[in-house]
Amino acid sequence: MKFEAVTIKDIARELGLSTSTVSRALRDSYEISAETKKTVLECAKKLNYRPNPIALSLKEKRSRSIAVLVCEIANSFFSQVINGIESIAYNKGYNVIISQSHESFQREVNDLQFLASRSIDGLIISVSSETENMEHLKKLFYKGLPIVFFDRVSEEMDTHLVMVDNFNSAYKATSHLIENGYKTIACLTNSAHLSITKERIAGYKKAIEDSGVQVNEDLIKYCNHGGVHADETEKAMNELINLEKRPDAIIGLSDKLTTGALRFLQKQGITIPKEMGLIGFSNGEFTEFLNPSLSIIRQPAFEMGQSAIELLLEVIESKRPIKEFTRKVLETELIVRNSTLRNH
Amino acid sequence: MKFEAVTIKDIARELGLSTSTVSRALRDSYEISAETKKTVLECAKKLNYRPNPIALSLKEKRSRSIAVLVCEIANSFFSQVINGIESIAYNKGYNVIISQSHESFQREVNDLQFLASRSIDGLIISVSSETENMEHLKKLFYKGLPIVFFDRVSEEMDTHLVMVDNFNSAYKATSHLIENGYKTIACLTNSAHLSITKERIAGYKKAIEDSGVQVNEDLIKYCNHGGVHADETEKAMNELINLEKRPDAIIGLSDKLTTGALRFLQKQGITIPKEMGLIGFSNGEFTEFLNPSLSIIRQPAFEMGQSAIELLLEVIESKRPIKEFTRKVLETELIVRNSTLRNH
DNA sequence: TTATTTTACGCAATCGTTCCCGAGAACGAG
DNA sequence: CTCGTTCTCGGGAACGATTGCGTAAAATAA
Repeated sequence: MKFEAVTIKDIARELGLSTSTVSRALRDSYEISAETKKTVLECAKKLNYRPNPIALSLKEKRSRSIAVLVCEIANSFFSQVINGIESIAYNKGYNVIISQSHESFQREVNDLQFLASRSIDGLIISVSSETENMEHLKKLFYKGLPIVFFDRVSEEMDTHLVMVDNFNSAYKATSHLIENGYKTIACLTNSAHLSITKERIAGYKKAIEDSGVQVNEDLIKYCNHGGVHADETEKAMNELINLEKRPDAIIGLSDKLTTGALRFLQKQGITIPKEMGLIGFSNGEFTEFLNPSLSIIRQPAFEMGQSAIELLLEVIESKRPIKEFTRKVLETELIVRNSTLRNH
Repeated sequence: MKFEAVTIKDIARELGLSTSTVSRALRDSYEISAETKKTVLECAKKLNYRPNPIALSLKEKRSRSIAVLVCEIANSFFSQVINGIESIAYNKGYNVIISQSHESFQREVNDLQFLASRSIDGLIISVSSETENMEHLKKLFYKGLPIVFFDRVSEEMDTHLVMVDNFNSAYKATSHLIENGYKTIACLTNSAHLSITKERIAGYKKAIEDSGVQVNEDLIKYCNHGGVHADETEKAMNELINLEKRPDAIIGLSDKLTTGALRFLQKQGITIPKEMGLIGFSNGEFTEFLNPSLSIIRQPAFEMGQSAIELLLEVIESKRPIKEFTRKVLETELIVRNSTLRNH
């Protein structure tokens, strides 16, 4: 059952040296003779010696592992982000530890406490849709845990942020609907307090206003659990289609909501894009092949993951405390397809 | 930068006790007076003491973290499996460390060496499509690392396996095509040496034979990288449609291949299900809404992950070496939709 | 009162590694 | 021949926690 690992002591015993000498020889210290180094290195190779990372962690007070906390792994956007994170972490010799909040604040707090007690060197997080209070994160942050936020960020701490231009993305998508003749544009969104919600809603509203129409708050439906439960989206959609003035287009402000809306419309037999236009944020792989093909706002998820881990490692590996924090804003891509082209 | 953690020494100093007393008090040892226990517990709470898991790992020679090695995270099947793994690992106090092979044997070997040197307690793996030789895994296994295989398994080691009934799944899917009038059924599959390939191909062939037709090997296209590169699938598909006797149905024996085939057919303007029927293994979220809706074989990915971690933890936490290994075979679900219904 | 047991705690080793010191040997300079 | 360097290497503490063993004081028994 035990992984009988070769230690530095084994080498020392084998060669009749002290552990300090072996340790130094392996680290190529100047105070060890070339000859001794050679024999130690050979012996280490022979015995297939691997330094024990746990012992190192104990000494160096770093574990070379970073935690990623997202609401859900099985979501294209997040798994693509994790992919980006892992791609760089791996090359730098870091482990990536994954945790999911399932959009629950309590779970997020628990996860975090657990992760923190596991001595991680840093954290990359997109908060849950229930998370309004940031005390749990602040506590860790001010204790010295490097944190990088992405997607759903908090500006309450002075740290790196990675996100997309949410305002502009929503603005573009809404404008696109308007340009294509849609008049009453409803909006399915996440909890009101999330950064992405605020920014995206602002973009949506601005586009409506810029078209000379007044914003109707009834057309904005907040799904406080981001659509993890299908009934949440269904309820919101039901309210929308039963409005005295039924909207003729929907914009989904996050992945799950967009596809939730699609699912609902299909079930109800409401034709897209004729009776209802549909566009939304999505990083799903097959939006192109959906029926109808879905117009989307695609986020550069992989790049977001890469940026996040790069910024995090910069903090972790910097000798002196970092004072300048970057707020990285990436561009999204508006991909127009059939679900918003009523006149074709 | 440092996470100034409270140690047992701080408590000892604060209370004028020895570290052993504090340690024992925290572990509720019988040889500590109730009074001392109380003060220690209070002090620990006051200082917000958390045991250092690294120090514990060093003593106990276990890290309470398990590694998961898959070819790709950003793949619905695998992210669902990881979801299942994480759901149970979390409750048992284990960390999940993720790594990706990207279908590369070399990368798999590297990942594994890296993970092993990070003192993991166990490994859950689905090998890369390039992996034929299992020596790298055997080496770790015989050194005492508990391993559970899932999906793409190897029977060369005496350990737990988690998979689906691949033979039967392919048989059912192929039979379904036959029943729906398809005569020339081609097959897009992964590397020939993978367990899933062998079993699924066997099921496919058996179904063909049972229908009284002779198997034509030209109709079986092996994609040695599982379709991670789009051109691989395209090449295979091109060969298939240029066959003197063009097939009238395709069965994709893995997620990426199924959707790759769909993508190809759409691009070529070959209508589904009329000119070409299409069915395949897929755990994608939106196969239902594809155009046309896709008939699929769905694997119980979440449950597979749960089974895998349960079996792994059983091995890890067992006192005595386990001799009996289970070979868990789960059932798949055949979901018939429009892509295989020519006559509707 | 004395002997014996129980209670309640401290000392020190241990896990694998690093690193500060100290120290012997060799060597050249004077 | 002696002194100061330089080159090599070993001893031992430290990281944070657990644990076997030893022991003083208190409690009990004789």
